[in-house]
Amino acid sequence: MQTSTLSDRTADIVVQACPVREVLDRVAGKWSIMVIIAAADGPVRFTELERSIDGISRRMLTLTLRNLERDGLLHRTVYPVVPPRVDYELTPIARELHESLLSLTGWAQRHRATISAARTAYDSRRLADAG
Amino acid sequence: MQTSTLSDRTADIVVQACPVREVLDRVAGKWSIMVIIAAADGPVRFTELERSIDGISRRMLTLTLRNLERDGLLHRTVYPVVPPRVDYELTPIARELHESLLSLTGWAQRHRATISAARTAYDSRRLADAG
DNA sequence: CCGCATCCCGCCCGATACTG
DNA sequence: CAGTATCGGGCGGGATGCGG
Repeated sequence: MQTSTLSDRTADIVVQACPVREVLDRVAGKWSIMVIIAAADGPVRFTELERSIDGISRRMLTLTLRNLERDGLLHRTVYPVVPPRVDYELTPIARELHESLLSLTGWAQRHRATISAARTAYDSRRLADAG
Repeated sequence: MQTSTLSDRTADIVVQACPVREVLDRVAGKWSIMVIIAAADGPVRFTELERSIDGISRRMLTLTLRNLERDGLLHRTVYPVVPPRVDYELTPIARELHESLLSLTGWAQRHRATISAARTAYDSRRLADAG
């Protein structure tokens, strides 16, 4: 087990840093946002998350879930049955976050093409300057 | 100069990945969001950014500015004077992003204490289980 | 089905020194 | 003032294997 959790350096060391980053770092991991989105529609099981989030490893899913649970964004329910059944549900505070994320994803989808084009244009410019 | 820019692995390699992450990764760097917020009130000079963003190094400020410019989020203006004067301004698309970020920062500030408490509670629980 | 432990690589980013 | 070049550490995260 890694001794440090995802991105807690800033929050733990620089106490008087911008509170925005302090909290955003908790969600800045590669998979956190995807998990929150995937769990937004209701309780989901571990395997469901694993299948719905493309490319995530079992290890990273576990770590991400633990961190989100630790921050009070996910509620974990274990059913004492065989085979084991565990499901995860967004807490009210996480549902609020999901609303904010919708604003971001909307922006992302609206400007996806524009940004991509800007990158291409910038790169060919740089290439022209060099050549 | 590093050959690769901030967080372009996902976008460049896994093309058919979630468009949300593809774009969010462009803003997921440690300093990108801070720069966007710091530049939101109007054109700012390099040194102004350097002073207003606590803890940022000259190198990282430069890299972050270049990447944001590359993605069409910042407009860079160079004035041919001595001493050199350069300022940076959010593009319309970045101003939209800033609006979305306000939603996020609002959430962060509202739930800062709650999240911190949740962490502490979770950690002392884990500690009790171990001891 | 759900999860933890270990190994290891690659990139982010900080420190430092140098330029027009 | 506004950058650029180089070096190196540290951590995120992927691959793999084991346990309840």
